[in-house]
Amino acid sequence: MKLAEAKQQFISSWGAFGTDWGINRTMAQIHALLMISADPLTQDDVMEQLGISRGNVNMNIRDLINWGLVDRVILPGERKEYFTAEKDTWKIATQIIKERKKRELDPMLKLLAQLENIDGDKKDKHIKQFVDTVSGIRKFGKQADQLLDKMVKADESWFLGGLLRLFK
Amino acid sequence: MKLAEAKQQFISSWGAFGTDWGINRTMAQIHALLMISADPLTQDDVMEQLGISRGNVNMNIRDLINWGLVDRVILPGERKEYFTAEKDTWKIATQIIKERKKRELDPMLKLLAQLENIDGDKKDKHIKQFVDTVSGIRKFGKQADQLLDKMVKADESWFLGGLLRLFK
DNA sequence: ATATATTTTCAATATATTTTGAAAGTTCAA
DNA sequence: TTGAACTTTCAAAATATATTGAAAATATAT
Repeated sequence: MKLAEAKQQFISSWGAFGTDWGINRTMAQIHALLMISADPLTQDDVMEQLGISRGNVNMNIRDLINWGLVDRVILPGERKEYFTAEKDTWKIATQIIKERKKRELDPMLKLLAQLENIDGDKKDKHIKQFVDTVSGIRKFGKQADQLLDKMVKADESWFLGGLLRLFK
Repeated sequence: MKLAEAKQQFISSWGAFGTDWGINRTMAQIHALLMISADPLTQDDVMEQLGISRGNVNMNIRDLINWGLVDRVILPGERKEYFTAEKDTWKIATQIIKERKKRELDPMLKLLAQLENIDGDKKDKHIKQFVDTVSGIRKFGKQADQLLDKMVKADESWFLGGLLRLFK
């Protein structure tokens, strides 16, 4: 397969994949493009290669920077800003985990803790079902939270080593 | 906090949470409602409690059934169908993992494997960056895939005891 | 300072997704 | 069978989300 064709396929699939996981298609595509590009790109490069507008590129790159997945690069003697993506998969994964945990999981766990304090008879069937469901989700969430925390702090070789033992 | 209020909060938050993860708000809300309901509900119950149309309820419940998260229940001597959700958090989580893996991760890994076969000089900077990125993602994905497989086949105590210890 | 290159903003527009509701389809008891 | 109860479908409408592009803001060279 030719490089150009493979690039197109990767970008397009990464965009679709992102959509399944609540990430907007264009942002995922820009991320894909930057990951597979050997050198940093300008906004114009991205506009041209993905066929999207300047405003769109600008907004989504800004978002990617907020996610910690893309960095601004200033080349000496150049007026334009360049952008580059982290290329190490482990770092990308842990960065995404870190951010999603902070933005989504942590607030959800906080809310669930509050919802367990219900007025009334804990033996009442309806109260019991509610409290049991919420506390079940919260307990699972807390375990996941701890596991993800450890993952984020670990390095890849340690993660792979652990998995090797697991599958011996 | 009153039960009714807590239910509302839970349903609303679960809907928002779902949205972050590529699940439509209504489907997540119906799932939430069924999880916290002690008894099976009819389509009309769901319509009334969430204030949504019959068609919407019907479609989303059908989807939840396809995800393996909700079951049809026929009560003897009743014309109407009732619906109930799995209440065990571990089972819910592994079911979701199983489905998403099958629908999303597995096809992505298959594609990535193909994209590694690029014509041309593997020492060329651009080809190298592409192949390295794709293979890095694929390797990580394969590890995740194996770990998730193991999780799906295991029971909850394995997760609580064995896996977490691994990451100490 | 001024002109020019570059980035950012955001209201308008376009696109995609979700929801509705009524009609068609199905089931089942009599 | 018939018809009442119930479920499913799907085109149209509503809503939500993403995109554009030109103007405003900002940065830099001369």
